[in-house]
Amino acid sequence: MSHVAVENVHGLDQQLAALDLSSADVQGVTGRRYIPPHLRNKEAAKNDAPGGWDNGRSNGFVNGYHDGRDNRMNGGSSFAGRGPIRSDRGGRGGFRGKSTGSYNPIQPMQSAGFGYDNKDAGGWNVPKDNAYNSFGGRSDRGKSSFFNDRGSSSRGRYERGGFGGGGNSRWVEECRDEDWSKPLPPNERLEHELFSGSNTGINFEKYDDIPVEATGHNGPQPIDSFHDLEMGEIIMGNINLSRYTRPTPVQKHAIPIIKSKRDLMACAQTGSGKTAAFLLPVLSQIYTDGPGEALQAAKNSAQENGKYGRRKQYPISLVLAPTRELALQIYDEARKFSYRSHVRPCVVYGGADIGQQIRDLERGCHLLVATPGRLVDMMERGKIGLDYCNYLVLDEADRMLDMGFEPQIRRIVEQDTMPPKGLRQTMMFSATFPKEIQILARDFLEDYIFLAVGRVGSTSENITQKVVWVEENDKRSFLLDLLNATGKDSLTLVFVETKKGADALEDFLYREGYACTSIHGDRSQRDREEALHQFRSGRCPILVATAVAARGLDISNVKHVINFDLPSDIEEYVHRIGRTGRVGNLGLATSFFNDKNGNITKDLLDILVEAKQEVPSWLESLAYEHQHKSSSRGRSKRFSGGFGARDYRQNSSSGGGGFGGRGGRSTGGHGGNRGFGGGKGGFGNFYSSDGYGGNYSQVDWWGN
DNA sequence: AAAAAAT
Repeated sequence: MSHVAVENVHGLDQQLAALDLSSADVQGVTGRRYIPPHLRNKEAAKNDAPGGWDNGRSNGFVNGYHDGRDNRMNGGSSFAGRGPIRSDRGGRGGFRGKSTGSYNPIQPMQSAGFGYDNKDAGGWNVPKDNAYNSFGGRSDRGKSSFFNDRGSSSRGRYERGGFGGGGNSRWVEECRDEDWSKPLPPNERLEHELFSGSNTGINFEKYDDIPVEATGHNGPQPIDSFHDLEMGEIIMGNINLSRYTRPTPVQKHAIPIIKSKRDLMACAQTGSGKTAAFLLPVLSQIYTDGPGEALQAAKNSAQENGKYGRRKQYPISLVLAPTRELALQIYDEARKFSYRSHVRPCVVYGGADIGQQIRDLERGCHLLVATPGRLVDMMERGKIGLDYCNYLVLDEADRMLDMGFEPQIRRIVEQDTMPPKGLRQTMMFSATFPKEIQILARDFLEDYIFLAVGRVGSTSENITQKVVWVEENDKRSFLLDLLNATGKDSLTLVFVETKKGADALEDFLYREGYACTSIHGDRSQRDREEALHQFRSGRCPILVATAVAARGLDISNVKHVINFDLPSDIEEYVHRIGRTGRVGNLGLATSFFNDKNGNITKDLLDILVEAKQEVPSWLESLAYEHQHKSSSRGRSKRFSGGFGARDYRQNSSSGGGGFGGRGGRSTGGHGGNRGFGGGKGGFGNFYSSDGYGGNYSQVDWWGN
């Protein structure tokens, strides 16, 4: 089976060939299941003994919408037909509220009026006109001007109201007696805004080859279809509207784990469908359980402070993310999956008007997406109470530590009113699993299940990786050649190492007549969002970016990632090229390499080999030389430390045993290892603080 | 010698 290359990739190939670079046929990994190194030694054992985690699902739910829905009425989170999945872990059964008084959903009275009883034809899928007719007068209310003008202006997102209609001030009262598992009436305008915008037609089939490994006891079976377990009609409806056909590998594993109320540590990157992997089950659970005590708390707060018009909000779920853009992105997903529900998602992050964010919070907040600094601020202002936060998600946890957020995170999780671990449910996601993350997992998670998802980015055959030797002085003209070879309307992301460099390059490209924009940390939040929007929409198909855009951002249709400056850290490289070739699309990543990049030679070579990419011979020999200069060079930090093995496997002290194989940098041994909390940037530094020393005095990197 | 993030 040959991969149909995107046209501009061909064009680029020709260009590269003209530049005397060898051609870029995707090396055939077709048919063969890719196994990353850390899983390889496990593979033999696993292959023919699919007893535990990998066995196939029995059928029965292929068209299971009806079955699933009917089952829901029996209450609870049923893993229909799968037998018991709950472990006998003491103290964690049932609802995770702070007290025993779990929410009792009142039998829905309105369902007939909403017309859901005969939505066999797909109540969420019927043409919009029909949907509206059947809802009669209610739709008028839904259509009123609540959800206007979001998306075009960056202010818009604060303008939306609650779903309950009427007025925001009455939001809490209105839903007092409602069954949160029942969908609210549709709203055509909002539906269009949420679901028609970005291209969510995703080809998940491409991802079946990504290996996933789960460890931890009594984990539930993975699912094979969204219908395999009951998530309720609101979630199913929104899955349909999002045009999600099948779960991605992370979702297959994470959804049942979260649904069964287990804590989770997942090594996976955005782009693997991670966001939905936690949003779907968490929201589903909230819809099933209802607001619980959070509702009453919010009402009390409103009454106590009513005369000041201030209320403290008690989100049921909190999602922490490292960057503002990522927080926004998660928030946007949350809006989709909370469409037609009682749950009102909010987002808070720095750089934006805090007053506006406070006003938005005061309209009700059940799911909060936040960057750590701003959230602490909100807590100190008494706007947010975490007393009833039953679901905590740390997204891109390694990145958050990298950025020095650990004090804020611990402040939020441990030194405030958040329910302790075991009472709340905690999910951590991280691309890597170094020691620092393991410690955080130990402190925040209770009896967790560990999920290792093979890297989507670099190892994907969807991405063709090119490394070309370009001297500093030639970079600009070479870049122009590449851009000219690229189709005019395909998106190109150009990474540089410094903010100054980003400005300069954008300037240069602009003067050369290219429609481009840039994003970096010195630009205002407004400008950053504007740039991202211009890029996404294709108005500026070239985006010059620093590390701020490397991770997490899900920009669909990026055809080409260019590392104008290579990063000094292979993790960063992996994240960067992961911006292309996302979920089912083909992508191309071109990196400019010269003698300033010696520090990344070996790791880059490994990545190329791993991904079965063409390796330039000069790179090979450079890496060879390099290896002999500093022999005991370890592999990257990702998954080092034995992959959490110490948490599950008889405490074997073999450290890197299991699939840790070559890892182990983070376990120290080098004097320069600043370790946990010692250096200014957490573990971001120790990776580069090893013994290169004088060999690279000229080198442009920051390890020493 | 960077970038990111609360003000």
